[in-house]
Amino acid sequence: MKGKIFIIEDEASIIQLVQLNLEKEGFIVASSLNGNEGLKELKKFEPNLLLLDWMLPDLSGIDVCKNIRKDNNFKNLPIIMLTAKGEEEDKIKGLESGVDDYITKPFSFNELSARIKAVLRRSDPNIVANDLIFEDLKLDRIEKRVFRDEKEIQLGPTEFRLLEFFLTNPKRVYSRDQILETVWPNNINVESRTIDVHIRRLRQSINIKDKKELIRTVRSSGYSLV
Amino acid sequence: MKGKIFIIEDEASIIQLVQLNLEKEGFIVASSLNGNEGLKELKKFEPNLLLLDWMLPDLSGIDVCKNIRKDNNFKNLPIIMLTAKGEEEDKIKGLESGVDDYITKPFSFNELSARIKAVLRRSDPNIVANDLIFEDLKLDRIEKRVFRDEKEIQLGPTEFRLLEFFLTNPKRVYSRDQILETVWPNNINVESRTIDVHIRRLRQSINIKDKKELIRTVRSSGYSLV
DNA sequence: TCTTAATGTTACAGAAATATTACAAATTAA
DNA sequence: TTAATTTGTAATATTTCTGTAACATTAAGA
Repeated sequence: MKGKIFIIEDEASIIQLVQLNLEKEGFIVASSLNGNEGLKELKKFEPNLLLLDWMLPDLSGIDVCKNIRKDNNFKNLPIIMLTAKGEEEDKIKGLESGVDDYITKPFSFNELSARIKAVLRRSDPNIVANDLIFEDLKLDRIEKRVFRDEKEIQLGPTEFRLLEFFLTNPKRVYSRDQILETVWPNNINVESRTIDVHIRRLRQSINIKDKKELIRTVRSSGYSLV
Repeated sequence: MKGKIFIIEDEASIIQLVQLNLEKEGFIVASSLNGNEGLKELKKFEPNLLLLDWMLPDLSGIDVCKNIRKDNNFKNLPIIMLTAKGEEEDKIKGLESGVDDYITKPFSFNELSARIKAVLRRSDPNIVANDLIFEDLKLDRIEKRVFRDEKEIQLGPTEFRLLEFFLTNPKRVYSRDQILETVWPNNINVESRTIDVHIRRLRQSINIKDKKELIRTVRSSGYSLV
């Protein structure tokens, strides 16, 4: 689970609880305590899913929602609304503002987690899939194994994460910065050229004689899986 | 696992979650959203175990429980009570109304599943698989014995639980944290390195000369049985 | 073609993760 | 109680991985 989740919610304790648990499941999480700031940060963060509180100090959840749907880049961002019990549930249910699901507080983390995965399974299947497959390449997240052409390949931890990252979005070109942000543990600073070396190592491991190169270099932009 | 489990619980989302997962494990599941109807259907369904919510719209969990115990056909039906956190835990604990176990929401499905099996193992041993088998390794939960290649192996209690844990999900890689959470008694704090030592002990016991290593180390991720 | 910036390649030292060992404290059996 | 077993940890050894620097190669524009 390498997806990014953004939380807009004014109760810090809820954020903390949810964030901690989501991170334990491998998600990358960022959050904001109010709507306006949240909107700004969210667009920088580019999450795969948004957890949005219904009642916010400045904007209402609906306002945030509308704003997001107006933005072409986030038209399809999956949103799960968090509401207090009884809090105008009907309105939300009926609401056609493009909420993908909603959940009433207090909720168990398991319930939330299940819904997040259900929503992601629809919108972004690779994020929750156990097996990532691309052509003759297969990565098993549960058993932590990688195969090319049925044959198992040994990868170091970083190369594994790197490949996992590419596999969630094959063909897409990622800049070194993007790779760094997602593949490396938070707050770690490494030289951007370091990525080149890991790309090299990954290439060496997954390439088979007589088979085409799987990682494409896009000069001045980054790398991608092809 | 071919037992039948009945659920009485008013939150549909919980039923859904639990039912789905139990069915995945091979149980046959039926459910009801309230007490009176539940009692009727339960008696038709004849489950091997009942999951019973403490707070129901009509009857309380206790009422349901008493009713069941009065019925000769269900005097011994194992019951696991579901309670919300803090919700009169003490009452239930002290309660001699014949509840076999109870679990507080929010719970993880794994926790629930483990308790269900523990209760069934006592009441209805044939329903639960008592022998865990993987290749030439066999673990008998009832007699607490382990065999490799027909030959019995002596394990300390911790190594036994550790192996039992790996056997419930062979091949899957578990992090040290996950192992700790599941294999060690709750709320006990042990150094995460301690696991390495127990892994070593387990390896030493179950490995046979000329046979392949059974425990795989996955650097930066954990261990698994292979 | 030459120049330059970007990427590829290599080797290596230090870091990080895991394995192993020994031992004292805790627990259980006798 | 004593003896035997089991446990957790700390210390040490070993293995594997990582990041960087230095040098090589390539691509693209002047």
